[in-house]
Amino acid sequence: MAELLTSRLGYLLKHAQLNFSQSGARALESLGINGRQLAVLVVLDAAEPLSQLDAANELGVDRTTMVALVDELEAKGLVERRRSPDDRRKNIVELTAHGKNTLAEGERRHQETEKTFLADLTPIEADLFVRILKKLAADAEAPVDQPETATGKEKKVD
Amino acid sequence: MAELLTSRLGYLLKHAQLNFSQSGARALESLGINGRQLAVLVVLDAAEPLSQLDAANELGVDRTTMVALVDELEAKGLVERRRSPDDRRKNIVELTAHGKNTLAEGERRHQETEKTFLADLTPIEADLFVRILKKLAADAEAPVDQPETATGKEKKVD
DNA sequence: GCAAATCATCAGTGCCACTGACAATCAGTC
DNA sequence: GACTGATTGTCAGTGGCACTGATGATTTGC
Repeated sequence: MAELLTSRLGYLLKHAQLNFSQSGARALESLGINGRQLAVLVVLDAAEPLSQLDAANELGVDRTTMVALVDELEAKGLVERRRSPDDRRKNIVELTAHGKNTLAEGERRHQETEKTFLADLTPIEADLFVRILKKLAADAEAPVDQPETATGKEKKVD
Repeated sequence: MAELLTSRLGYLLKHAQLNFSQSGARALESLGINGRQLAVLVVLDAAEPLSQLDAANELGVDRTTMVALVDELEAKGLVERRRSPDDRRKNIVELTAHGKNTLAEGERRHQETEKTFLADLTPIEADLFVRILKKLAADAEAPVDQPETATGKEKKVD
């Protein structure tokens, strides 16, 4: 692969993300979970017990996706579903002891991976990078104004 | 969605990428192409005509994926396949006139999108951000050493 | 001239995310 | 208390995307 695209933001973001998630996957491999599953454990390890929908919202996934995610974790014995006594439509999902241990070790490895990933940067650079990334990840809904339609600069091709 | 995951590198990269690609998609929508297709046009618009495999390598996608990509662009009349006279196993893929026009306008919008996306940053920040991103996107193959296995720190859970 | 490599293609698979439908349950209203 | 509408979890189906593996055509090396 050559240099043509390597200054495109989309390309860079995609491949940075790819690299990082692969590093994460490798680090978690021997724990028997992947990054998504670890993320689910993270959100479930809250003060208040969460329903599947709560967890899905926290994680930013669809509630139908959360079904499979919890299925997987339950099959591994990391979490348990139980009916909420307050609202019997809800599944309260809680970590098992095994789940808590896996979470702790997973988090340790996750932090190790982040550290390794940013190891080439100075602390100042790393900090700035994360700050910028937060900003860029945040304005999800903020509609980017489209100057071509807004200013009439849009060109018809052919 | 709350704050639990929003300092995780993986989460931030994923959502920054998502935001950007959505902005790009919106900007290109009325052109009838998406970001991937624009990227293909970019790599195909080279001095030397490229085969499908060349383009796939350039773009970092599988050769089987490139088949469909070229199919789409050919259906839109943006590129043309023709057999290479030098090596008749190869499909030379070239931009049509329509393809060139679409590429030019797409590139204009792409740059606009990048500018908008980085608009909140100072020029120095934007520059640093891109530089860092290039570094992180680059070391694709560089195997992350796994301290837990390398140093014997690995813990068994349960 | 023959075996091995290369290229484009296609079918199949897997992952991920979504939509739409359904049953169970809850909340509000009359 | 019964009815209506909303909420939650589940499942089936769909679509995008990327890959593997197989096939056929062609080229290359010996």
